[in-house]
Amino acid sequence: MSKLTAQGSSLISTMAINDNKAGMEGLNKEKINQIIFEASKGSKFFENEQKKEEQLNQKILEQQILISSLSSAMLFHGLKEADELIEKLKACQDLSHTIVHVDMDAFYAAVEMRDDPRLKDKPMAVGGMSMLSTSNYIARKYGVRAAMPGFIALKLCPNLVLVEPNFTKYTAVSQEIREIFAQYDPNFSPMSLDEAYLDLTEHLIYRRGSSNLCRIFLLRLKTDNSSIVVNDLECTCNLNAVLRPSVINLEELKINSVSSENLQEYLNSLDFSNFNLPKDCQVCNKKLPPFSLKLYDTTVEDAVLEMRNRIEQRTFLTASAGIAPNTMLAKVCSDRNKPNGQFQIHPDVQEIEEFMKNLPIRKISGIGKVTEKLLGSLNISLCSDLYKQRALLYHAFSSLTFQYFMKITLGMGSTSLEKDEERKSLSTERTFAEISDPAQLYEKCAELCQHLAKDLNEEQLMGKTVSLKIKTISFEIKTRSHTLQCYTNDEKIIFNAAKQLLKVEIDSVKQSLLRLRLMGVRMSKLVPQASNQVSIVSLFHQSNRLTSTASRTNTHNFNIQKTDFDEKDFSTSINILEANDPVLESTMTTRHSQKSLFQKTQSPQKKSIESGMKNSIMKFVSKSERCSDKIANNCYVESNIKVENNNNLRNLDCENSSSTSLKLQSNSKSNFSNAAMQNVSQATLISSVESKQKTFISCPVCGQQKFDWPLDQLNQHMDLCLSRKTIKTILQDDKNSNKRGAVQVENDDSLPSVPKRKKTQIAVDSYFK
DNA sequence: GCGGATCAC
DNA sequence: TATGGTGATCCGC
Ligand SMILES: Nc1ccn([C@H]2C[C@H](O)[C@@H](COP(=O)(O)OP(=O)(O)OP(=O)(O)O)O2)c(=O)n1
Ligand SMILES: [Mg+2]
Repeated sequence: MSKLTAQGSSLISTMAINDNKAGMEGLNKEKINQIIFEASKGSKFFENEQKKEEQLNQKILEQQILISSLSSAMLFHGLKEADELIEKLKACQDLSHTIVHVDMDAFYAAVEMRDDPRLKDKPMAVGGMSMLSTSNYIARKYGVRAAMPGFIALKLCPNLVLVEPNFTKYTAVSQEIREIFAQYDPNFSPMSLDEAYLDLTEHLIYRRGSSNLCRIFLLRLKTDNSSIVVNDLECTCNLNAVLRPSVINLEELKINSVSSENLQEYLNSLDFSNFNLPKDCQVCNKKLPPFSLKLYDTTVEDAVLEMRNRIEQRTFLTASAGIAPNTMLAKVCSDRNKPNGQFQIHPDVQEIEEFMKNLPIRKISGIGKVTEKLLGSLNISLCSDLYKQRALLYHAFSSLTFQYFMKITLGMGSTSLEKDEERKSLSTERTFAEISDPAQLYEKCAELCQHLAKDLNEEQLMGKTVSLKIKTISFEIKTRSHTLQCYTNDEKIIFNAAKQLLKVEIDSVKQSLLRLRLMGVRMSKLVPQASNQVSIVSLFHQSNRLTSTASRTNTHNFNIQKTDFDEKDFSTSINILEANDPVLESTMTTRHSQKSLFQKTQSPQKKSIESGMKNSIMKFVSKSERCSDKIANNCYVESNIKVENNNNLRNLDCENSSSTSLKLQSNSKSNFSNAAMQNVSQATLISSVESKQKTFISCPVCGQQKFDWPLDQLNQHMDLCLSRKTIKTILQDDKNSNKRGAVQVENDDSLPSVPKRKKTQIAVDSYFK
């Protein structure tokens, strides 16, 4: 009899070890896959993966049928279309930008190793028995990587040390590296805590005219060429902040008398013990460590090396970087010499072509396992194959995806970084031990809604569409959504909607139980809470009672008795809503939210994310292996940004580059009923400039409903808001309720329009460029 | 507009 | 024993 093996037909391609990551070259894939297979087979998870695999194979089959049905005339047409597109693309290829992608090495793992040096020479991973966030490079040799369950990782590598994640630390490091990024490109685009795109084009222009002094930075002396070794007695602050100013302002440092060619040699010959420098750090009072000075050239390579070294000096962590004329290439390059390396593709068509020729498509951001397999069935595995098969691709994929593929094969990508975009959704989800009892399911749902409502308030957002996500114990995922008539941030209204979506699912499995392992709630169609504007309604409220609310619930269905979905009640009533006092939490907010890099040059899919898992339930393994942080937090968090700025290349107030760029409404033909109203509304308009692409006008009366142009609906809505009945209802409602804040009008016959159109807006910034 | 799928990190 | 969380986009209805 034959034993099932990973090589047999039962191997799940999408489950096999993924060696696409840095540090995973040339490992024993066969053995690893066999272990993964043995550990997984028979599980619910595995069975679901098998199901997905079959689905994918079916899709491939259909694709093959479609392809084989193509006549030669159609193929010729595809070829012609492809070639025309390629000509057009080539014509607008832009090699004038210098884009850099910076990515920290084994980020979470590196932070944990930094803070517990005993981990440095051991295979380790961050996460728990259920799931790993990432692993260090030693562990990667065993096939241990991100998104792998810890218990399987331990089978691959029995000596693996698991460390639970510390998100506060990762966020703090992220802030530090972003401060450095900002000095090279104030408009840098963070993709996650540990990586960002930068456009160095402008910096390089500046850099070429800068003095040598601006390009000298401190390096701690390393005993070997691995990581910086810290001594308990020595200062661990950022030397380029606490000491560099003193050094480069030294009288004795007469670098102007030295030629650029000999300057580095001269710097090496200096003995700083002879100079008048502080012996102790002025921030932490510890002894300052020995250092050397390094001069960086005006080239990109040196600019990026300088940036990476400054990151390492500041965080004791290494970064890798890619330099190229566009984001797509820069991303690939940053992986090329990982860890602690960099790689450049020069702005040269031939060099790009040469690079793309043998590049596996899987290396391109946006092409994942599934697309790889799909393309594989068309004999495409390298980027150059995309060109060879362009006629097929034209027919087999959508126009957008086809264009994406053609850009890839030409080595084209985004040449500009998008500004901060407003978020489009906010969600929370949790995996748990099986729940099938409806009452418990509703309770879980309520918890999630409470969590979501809190997050919405912290972000000062309201939303209109509530989505419920469920994953059964067999890993089948479903989402169900409902769009409300009003924007809301009210936990109860959210729960009401989610509850009913859940009920439908519970009821749909007749005669049996809905058995879940995960539930999630998402809010989308978001608009900002217009909290900072004085609404006429709030004046009524204030005159009616003393308490005024800032971040309380903003939805208020005060007048329309809608028989709407969100108002229906449930027999399955649960008492979870009584203990819902909003708890104030001090939250660490990242000032840069991720940005999407979407351009016509970018993947038709995926954009950006902050790392999840923050709330993931992870258990300690080897607690005893861990030791307390040796390095005082203060030293790491210490930014000293002013000091660093004064002597640096750029001025940067860009720290808080959530850049409050004012937008002007280019065509504001308003239709307000009187001049006074117009004034109110203009104020409202100014307060709603946070949206780059969309401008909403809040109702100047209730301050809650948002309107897009044209303003007919606003006018109509305001009539209702100002009606005596409405005002009466507000006052009445205030008597009845002691915890409502602003008011939301619901107009049932003319629904407040969901903003659809994008208005052309002009950023004031752009006038000052 | 909705739901499933894919992708990134 | 055990296979995450958050956000975004695209495709086909
Ligand atoms: N599926 C994933 C992938 C990543 N991360 C987290 C942990 C990583 O440390 C961090 C950065 O992701 P990277 O893809 O950049 O991976 P690393 O930085 O860990 O390794 P490297 O960049 O050296 O390949 O995001 C995660 O939680 N889940
Ligand atoms: Mg990384």
